[in-house]
Order: sequence, then C-alpha cells, then structure tokens
Amino acid sequence: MSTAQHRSGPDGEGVCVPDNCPCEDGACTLSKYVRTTADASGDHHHTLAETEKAVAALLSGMPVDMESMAAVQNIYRAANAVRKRLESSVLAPHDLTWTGWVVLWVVWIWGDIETRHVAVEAGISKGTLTGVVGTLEKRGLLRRRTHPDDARRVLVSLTPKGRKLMVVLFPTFNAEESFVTETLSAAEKATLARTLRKVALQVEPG
Amino acid sequence: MSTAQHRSGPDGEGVCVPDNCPCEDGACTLSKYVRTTADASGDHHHTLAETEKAVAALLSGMPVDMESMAAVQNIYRAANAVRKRLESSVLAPHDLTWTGWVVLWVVWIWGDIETRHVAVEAGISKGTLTGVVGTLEKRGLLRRRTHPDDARRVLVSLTPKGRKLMVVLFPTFNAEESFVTETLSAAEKATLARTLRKVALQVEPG
DNA sequence: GGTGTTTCGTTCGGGTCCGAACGAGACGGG
DNA sequence: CCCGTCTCGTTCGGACCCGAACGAAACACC
Repeated sequence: MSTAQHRSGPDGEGVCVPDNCPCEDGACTLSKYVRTTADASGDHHHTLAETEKAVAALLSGMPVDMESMAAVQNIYRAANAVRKRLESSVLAPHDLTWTGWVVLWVVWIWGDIETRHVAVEAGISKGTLTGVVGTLEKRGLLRRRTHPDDARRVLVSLTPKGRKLMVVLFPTFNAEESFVTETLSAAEKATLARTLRKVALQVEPG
Repeated sequence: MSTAQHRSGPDGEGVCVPDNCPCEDGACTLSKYVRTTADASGDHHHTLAETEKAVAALLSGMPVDMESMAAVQNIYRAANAVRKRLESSVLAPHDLTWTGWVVLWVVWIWGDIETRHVAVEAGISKGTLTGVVGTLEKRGLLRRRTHPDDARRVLVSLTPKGRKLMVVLFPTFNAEESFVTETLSAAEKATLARTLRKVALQVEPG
C-alpha cells in the first residue's frame, strides 16, 4: 500500500531517512522493504514489528525472546538519543564531553574523592578516568593531589572555577533532562527509574 | 549509624566499593559521607535519595527536577551496564565490539543496504561507520560494493561467513538479553520499551 | 551543456573507552 | 628486615566516536 513516498519531492526536503528513501532502483533492500511494509505517517525507526518479522524469517523456527530484545534495544537507543541531545544542547557549548560532565558531577556531589571511587560512580574504567581527569585538570576545573596517608591513592576535588561552572551548568542540564522526559507522567518516570534499576542490579556485580 | 563497615576485614574481601571503603582517615569525603548515611545492607550505587540530598544542599533553594534526573540517570546506567555485560559475555569471545555487532545486525536484518541507512539504524555518525565497516570488512564478515546507479553510494551486505556468524551468535545474544531482563515481567518489559520509545521520539528529530 | 548546489562516503584531529601490562607503594609473614 | 602479594594509578595499543573539512558524483537551473 502507498506507492509514492519515493523521490523525495518538494514534500520532505532532501532528507533520506529510511522511510523516505529515493532509492527507486531496488538495489537497496531497505528501501524496498520499507516501501512494501510502511504504514501511513511513519513511526520512524521501524525496528519493532517489522524487525520482528524479519528476524523470525531469518531464524525460521527458532524461538526468539522478542519482548526482551525490544526492551534491551530501546534501553540502548533511548540512552544514546538522550546522551547526544544533552551533549549537543548543553555540554558542547561549554566544550565538555558527556563523560567529562559525569566525572565533574561525581566530584561535585561527593567532594574530596578518590579516583577509584570516581571511576565506579561514573561507570568507566580506571584507565579511562586517568585520561578524562587529565583533560579536566588541564582545563583548570579539577585538582589532583596525593592521598596524605597512602601515596598510591589520588584525591580529586573541584577548583573554584569548576564549582562555578557546575552551579551555572547544572540548572541548564536539569532543565534539559526535564524536557527529555516531558512526555512522561511523574508516575511513568518513577516506574521507569525503578524498572531500569532492577535491570542494572541484575547485571551489575551486586 | 553503623560504624563498622570500614577496614574491609575478612568479611568482604579487599574490594573497595564506596559502601565498603577502607578510608579511615577522613581525607576521603565519600567514605565519610557513606559512613554517616549508609543504611543497612547497602543498595550499592546510592545515587538516589542521598544524591538528591547532596544536590539540594549544593543548590540550596534552587528547584531541581529530581524525577527527571533519576529517570535519565537510570537510563544511562542501565544501558551502560547491559552493554558491558553483553560485550564481555557474548561479543568478546568472538572478538566483536558492541558497535560492530550492531552494524552486523542491521546489515543482517535489512539485507543489501546503503551505508547512510546503516548509520541511522545503528545510531552512529557516518564518519564512525566508515571505520567500523572497514574493520568488519577486513575480517571478512562484510562486503562493500558501489551502488550500480549512483557511484557516490555504497551498498553493504554480509558475506557467507558473516551470515554464518550471525546465525550462531544471535541465539546466544538473545538468551543474554533474556537474562538481563529476567527480573521483569512481560508487562514490565512492554511498558519499559513503550516508555523508552516515547523518550527517544521526544529527543530524536521526528 | 555548462555551472552552482546538494548529497554521498572518506579523511582527519581530538577525545573517550577498555583490558592488559606495568611500577610504585603498602602490607603480610617469617 | 626482607620478600611475596596485593592494590593503587598510569601507560599502552587498538577500536570507537563525532564534527568539520574534503573530493567526487549527481542534480538543478538556466
């Protein structure tokens, strides 16, 4: 059904998302597939029922846990989308990366903190943290100092400049978090957080 | 309350997660804070009510949308945890990265597909895709060929070796997805997927 | 039928990101 | 007091990741 969403005329600008694919020749299986299965007013990212059908065909007969697959895929997609959004709208203007922000956040919240704890809280490896802290330190937002009682450990704290940045930046970041979850009710947000926490606990060494 | 979870005696091995911090000297604010606010049998990753309290103190007076913050934080934490789990348990034995797997998956599902569509479906930039496809091509899992009608475009498809790998690997991957969401009911999984999709749609240029 | 304009994939630089290997420091038993 | 063991943070190699800049191909309009 519907044969005319090709050729991206004056309707949809030149953008070529899968739902609006100019590939008329049939060399591109995607455009062919989308063209034959698209329902009106596309729910972009058709990785739902259509993907299910394709997978079922490919594994014909084998049992597939579609509910779990959909849950996991959407966790990752949402996380990626939210990250990119916050990065480009809030962090990029201040020349901060997502990870840089998270590290700054952890140090801001927890005060004088050892690097190994920062790594755990930020969810990155200690090797990565060394580089990130180096970057932030070079920018004058963070300070490193040796632990007074154990020369192996390193304590990290925010500089006044870093603290000032967080006070300015956090409200903006939080407002963008509100926007991102704008379409959700308070109950939905709570349920979402609770459900995701169950998933994280199932996976993490807890 | 509770004064004796320091020193990591014979009880908890030498692991030093924030809840079990040997920092006795008080130089580490984290250990101090955890020690004073920890409730019995720790819900590791105390970034919930405790973080809320710390943030409220830091921004004293400013309004903070805690529900949205908790939702966003848990999306990212869960996604990261799930990714690392699947990477180490399923992908690493086959020397595949997460992104490599996603790209392989997209090409597997959609057949002969243009690279720009792969990038959109995989959620990465076209610049990144060039490198990933190069890696997978070098490993003989993927094939590149020029579009017959448009020399600018590039079509990608799986090699027999790549197809064979997917048939073997997907059931394992899917089983791990089931494990990750094991603690969720079918209804919870569906709600989770639906809620996350709303978030993704709010953020993505839709 | 040229000549801008747009759309491809690629290249490049800088910044993560991880696991493995490493060296220094702390700590234990003998 | 010394030596094995453990635990730190750092370093390293390889892969990913993005946005900007680029060259080639297709298209637009005259």
